[in-house]
Amino acid sequence: MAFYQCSECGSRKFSFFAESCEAELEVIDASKSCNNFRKGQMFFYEGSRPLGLYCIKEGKIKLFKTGHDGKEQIISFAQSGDFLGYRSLIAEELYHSSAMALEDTSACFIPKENFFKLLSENPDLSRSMLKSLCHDLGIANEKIKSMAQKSVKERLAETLMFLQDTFKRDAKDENLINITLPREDIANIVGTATETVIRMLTVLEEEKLVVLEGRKIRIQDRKGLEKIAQVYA
Amino acid sequence: MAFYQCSECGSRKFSFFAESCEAELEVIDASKSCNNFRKGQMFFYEGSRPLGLYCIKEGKIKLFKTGHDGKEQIISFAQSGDFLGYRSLIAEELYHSSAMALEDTSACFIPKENFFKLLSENPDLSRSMLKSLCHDLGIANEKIKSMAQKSVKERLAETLMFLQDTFKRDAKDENLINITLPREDIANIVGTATETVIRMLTVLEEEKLVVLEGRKIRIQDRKGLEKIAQVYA
DNA sequence: TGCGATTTCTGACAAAAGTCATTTTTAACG
DNA sequence: CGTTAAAAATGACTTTTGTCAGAAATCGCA
Repeated sequence: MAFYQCSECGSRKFSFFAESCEAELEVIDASKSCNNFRKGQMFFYEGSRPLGLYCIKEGKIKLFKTGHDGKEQIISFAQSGDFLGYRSLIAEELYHSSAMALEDTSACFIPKENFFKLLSENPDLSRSMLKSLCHDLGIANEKIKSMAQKSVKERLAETLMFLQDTFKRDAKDENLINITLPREDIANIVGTATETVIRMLTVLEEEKLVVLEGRKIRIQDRKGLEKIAQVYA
Repeated sequence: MAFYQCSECGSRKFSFFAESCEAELEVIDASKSCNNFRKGQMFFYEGSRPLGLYCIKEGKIKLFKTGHDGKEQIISFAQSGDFLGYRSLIAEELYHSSAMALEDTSACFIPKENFFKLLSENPDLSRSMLKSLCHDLGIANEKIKSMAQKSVKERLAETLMFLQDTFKRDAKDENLINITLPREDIANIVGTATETVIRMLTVLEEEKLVVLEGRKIRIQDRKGLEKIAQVYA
């Protein structure tokens, strides 16, 4: 297995280690291991015990919960520069969700003892994680409101914009959503049935807001989607 | 306005200041102000700028977001010992929700500069807030799954247990939910219409799981509620 | 304690979304 | 580049939940 130094990592600038000094990067290098995950491979499962966290170098991951009937609810995504699995680790809980690679991914694993040491010795890291968590909690609360108050069509419009924004980083065509998800996964973000997503996508296409290009989705009228997502006639 | 010292405050043991030393409590005392809020009074509104945070001495508060049609979504509650309004403060964002006193409340206000100073000088405070936020984010994600996958009846059962647990602290009768909310507020937690909550409460009463005593709700069969909340037949 | 306003409750109906079955299309892979 | 399994699309129907209107009960307060 190859080893990638933090100081050389192109994804570091997107991570919590963006501002870390050389000395700290060396400490991280000394404790971490680098791993590759194939598309479909699991990072961890709901209910298991966190032993550390992953920092994503390259690739895309979905985080999801499994309902009593086996239906997934996708909670978030991780990509280059993101930390993965730190929420449960810091909360000192078992994993509340599972993580699966959506494409071939390389990631570095930092054992929990080393991570907690970093955290206690680096107030800036602690502060930036605190800030990020507060932001994420705000996002989660907003999603709760959406789930409670918005129609499937509104939530789908929201989700398409979310996907466009989240994965625009290295998109060749910024209007083409830069991740390919099966309709079922989209349904598991929106919180609805797969057939309903398919029907609503057809409606959005008829309304000239998106173009369906096989499994890829092109955002044709972002303003129109925003209008739908906020206020429903 | 009266002034309450942290060292004398009976709610401190429930707060992030539970482990603070005398010296730190004096620093807090020196910067804070104590305020009383009448039932129905607002702490802050969605969209306004946080200037500090409140630490609740006594009382109950609801935190909610307002949808485009004016419908509220209740996000959480705060009671004695809880911090209020720190999520947006730390995220350096405008408030994402509004806070209203559900009963007469007394609370201490800590200006943001003083709070951030405390945070930077006290790694234990920082660490315990980090942990608490990670826990809360887990709860929020679980709620997203519930909203997406569970029926109103299941979510109502969850909500009743949540209310029982959350406000059991000084309950005289542990099976009587120790907060009185109008049906509309319950609907705004569950994420449904008021009439639907009313109907479902009737169903739960017919099934001998709860007893409706005017506006108060008695949990008669907690195990039965748990069964409904998790797996739906 | 009684009045008025608010809240709760009930019924009838409408709308949204889910389910199941089937056909069509796509893309993964040899 | 063709085969085949998987995914997407469509249709018919059911279920759940929301909406609106009106009646009954309750609560706050004078």
